[in-house]
Amino acid sequence: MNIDDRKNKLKSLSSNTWMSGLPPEALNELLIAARFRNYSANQCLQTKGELAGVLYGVLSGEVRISATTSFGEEIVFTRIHPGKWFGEIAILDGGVRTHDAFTTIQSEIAILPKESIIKICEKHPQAYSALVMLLCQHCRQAFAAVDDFLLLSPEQRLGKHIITELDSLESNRVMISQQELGALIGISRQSTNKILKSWENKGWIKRVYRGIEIIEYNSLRSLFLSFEV
Amino acid sequence: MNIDDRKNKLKSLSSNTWMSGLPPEALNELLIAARFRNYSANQCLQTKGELAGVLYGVLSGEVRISATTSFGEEIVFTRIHPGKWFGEIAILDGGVRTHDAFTTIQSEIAILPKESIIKICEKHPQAYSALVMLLCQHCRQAFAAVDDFLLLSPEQRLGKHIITELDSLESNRVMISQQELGALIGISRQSTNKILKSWENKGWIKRVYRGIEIIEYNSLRSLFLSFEV
DNA sequence: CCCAGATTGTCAACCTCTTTACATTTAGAT
DNA sequence: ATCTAAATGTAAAGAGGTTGACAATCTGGG
Repeated sequence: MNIDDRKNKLKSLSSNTWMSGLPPEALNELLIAARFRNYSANQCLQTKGELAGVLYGVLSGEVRISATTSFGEEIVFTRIHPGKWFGEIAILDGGVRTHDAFTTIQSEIAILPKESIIKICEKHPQAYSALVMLLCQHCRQAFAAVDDFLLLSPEQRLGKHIITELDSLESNRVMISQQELGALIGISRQSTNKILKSWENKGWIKRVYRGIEIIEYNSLRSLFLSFEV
Repeated sequence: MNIDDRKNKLKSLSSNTWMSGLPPEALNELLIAARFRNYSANQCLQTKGELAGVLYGVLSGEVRISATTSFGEEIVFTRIHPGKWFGEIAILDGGVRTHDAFTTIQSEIAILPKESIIKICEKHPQAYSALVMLLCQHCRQAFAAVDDFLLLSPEQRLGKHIITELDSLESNRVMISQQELGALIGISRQSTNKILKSWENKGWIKRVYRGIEIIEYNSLRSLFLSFEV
């Protein structure tokens, strides 16, 4: 792969993320250290409990951050969309992975080895700070998720989750099965279906196969906005 | 306040926390920079949304991390016990406070101004890393809390929360009202009462006024252990 | 084009938790 | 010692979500 290819790939990962905080030299070093790999759907990137060797960036496709109970049931913690990085916590504290990670569809993933990150961070303290900023983002997201469970109704959580994914995707549709959508906010597939149907009746959304098209963004938003803590 | 007083105070805050990771010189500088303040019950330390000026350490007493909805309802995110620090996220990313913080009882609090922290971190990179480790701990706790909402029943969440506080307190009793205990895991006071009563009937705990004494630690633990993700 | 598997639509029964209500107990203040 | 506010005990009614079941629909692959 030539240097221009690498530059283009990383450019799509440097908007709105920790990479935008890096000094140019550090970026260049990352450019060289990064590996790129294509995964088909449902490939495992990492497993909960294992020691961390790499940081991941999603170039295209989608990654599901999840965990499996001892009874084989899978819970879905969150989904990572193109342009976003994940896996920094185990890099930063030397601990184990908090969750499993699987591609949900065919995806191209950027992989930064821990050793390269450490080397670059030692040379460029700003790179370390940038990684900490990424951790802070994820921490704030997790804090907000806990607050939402304590405060919002299932319908409000569903609305907020869709709006959040929408903002992150900068699109007007969210592609996800009702099963997985419910799993993300802790309700059943049937309840998810019922809520979506009621929104469609109000003209707020349009249901498509394995997805939702948003028509009335502000109506959805107003579901939870006034409850915001 | 003389230097020995300060040393003693900080010593009680340096077990099991980010401070234990600091180099001795950095500790000395913190020793000088730290302020100590006594709060009576229900005093406000910080408010959600405000810019952060300080890092807090609980010497004695207890701090409630919470948020208030626009309708005046209060949700309780977590409780901070002696020996623990909090407030690092807004220091590290320059953002606003994620929650309100109130003392619940008379408490002595260590206060580290942001400027001192920045100065020390610039001089001692290890100090910065130590602070990041604290953030990592809190991030992992928040991740686990989200997983618990997705995975555990109210009874299991209640058990896990009590066990977690117990481990952090290194005590055999948790002092908290049933109202607040329920608020922490998202169930009503009456449901909390019913679950505690059933545990008392099994001989696992003893209810006291505003608190719980744990008798059968392992029975409580086994409630959720096998469901652990 | 057709089929298999995944996804969605829908309903009724069931269950859990909340809400409302009121009595009782406790700790701390005067 | 007495009073008061907070906390607890308890029960019935109701709301809301889950479960299980089955039919219908959709999509991608052969």
